[in-house]
Amino acid sequence: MTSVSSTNQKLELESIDFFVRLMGILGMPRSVGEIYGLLYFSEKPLSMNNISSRLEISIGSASQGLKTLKSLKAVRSTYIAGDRRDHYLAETEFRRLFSNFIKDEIMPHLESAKDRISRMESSLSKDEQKDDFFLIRLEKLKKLTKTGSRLLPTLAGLLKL
Amino acid sequence: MTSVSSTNQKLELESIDFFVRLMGILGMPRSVGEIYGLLYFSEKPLSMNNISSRLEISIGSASQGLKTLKSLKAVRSTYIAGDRRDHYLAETEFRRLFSNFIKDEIMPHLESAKDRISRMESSLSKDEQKDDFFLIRLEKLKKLTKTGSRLLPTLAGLLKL
DNA sequence: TGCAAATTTCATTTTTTTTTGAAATGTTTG
DNA sequence: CAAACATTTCAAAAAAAAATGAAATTTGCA
Repeated sequence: MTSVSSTNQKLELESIDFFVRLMGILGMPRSVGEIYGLLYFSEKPLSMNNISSRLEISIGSASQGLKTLKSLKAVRSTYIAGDRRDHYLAETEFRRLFSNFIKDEIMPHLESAKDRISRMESSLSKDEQKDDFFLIRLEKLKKLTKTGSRLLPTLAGLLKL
Repeated sequence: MTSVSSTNQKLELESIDFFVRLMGILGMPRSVGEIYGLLYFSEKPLSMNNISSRLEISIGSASQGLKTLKSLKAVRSTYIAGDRRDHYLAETEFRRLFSNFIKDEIMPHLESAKDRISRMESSLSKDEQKDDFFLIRLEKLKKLTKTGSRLLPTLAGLLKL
């Protein structure tokens, strides 16, 4: 606790814990949460090596985790004069972060759901086409996907974070 | 395809596929999606044995999966005269379903996040308490959890499904 | 009440996911 | 250009999650 650049160990651990859980809810592996949690309270950009040694994870994990975070735009790399390594910073606009998550991880599922519902409709027998039970349930599925594809992309925009 | 109660195999498979993926997004195991997908297009309530044999999953899996679905109120059991077994029906109001999911699976995390943020605040050194970098980032986390706990429970209510 | 059927529980096995580590590839600069 | 460092990739190992199956418990009916 002497040098100017000493890190606040406790804060860092709580942050890592926080984001490991948050990313967990979003289905992301532990390492991704760890990396983001570390960067979130880091004033200076950190190199991949730095990240992997501070978190005691392999360099492969760090590379893979950073790749995921980059693809979500949750992290960006920064040039540091006189150092050829990439250095990473946390992107802290959660709004954009969630918006990218929804676009990358949820919307593709909703798209394919539409096709699946079409297949369901064309698989109905003559009898079933007259049976309210099936019609109502299919209608509900359609509404679900339609509401989903309308609401989710809007959602992130509503967030004032 | 002769008997009145013959099931539409294709519809059933698409439904199971649909809900396995949807539940997957919500972090639920395959078996939970399978069970719900099977029940969703079943006109008659199904017994646990029926479910487990139709899906070719173990009776233990069926029991565990139904327990999960019951706790989310995604499924309810029904009395069938002259049969002592429980019979299950899909609950198809997705609004309530999501609302229960949010309450059971998300809100507890948000609650504990608040405590974690308090701990972060109390771990700040004198210097850090004057450093905007830390203050701003903590503020963002607070906003995130506050917005989350305000928005998420409202969200399900907004859904007109 | 006692017994048989139904369901739950949970230790073990299987499957899936994540991490590791080392080889391959890419990049910078002396 | 080459050699030193940095990063990515990916097969194999480790860890985590889910499914099984059998024993324990519960339930309801004879």
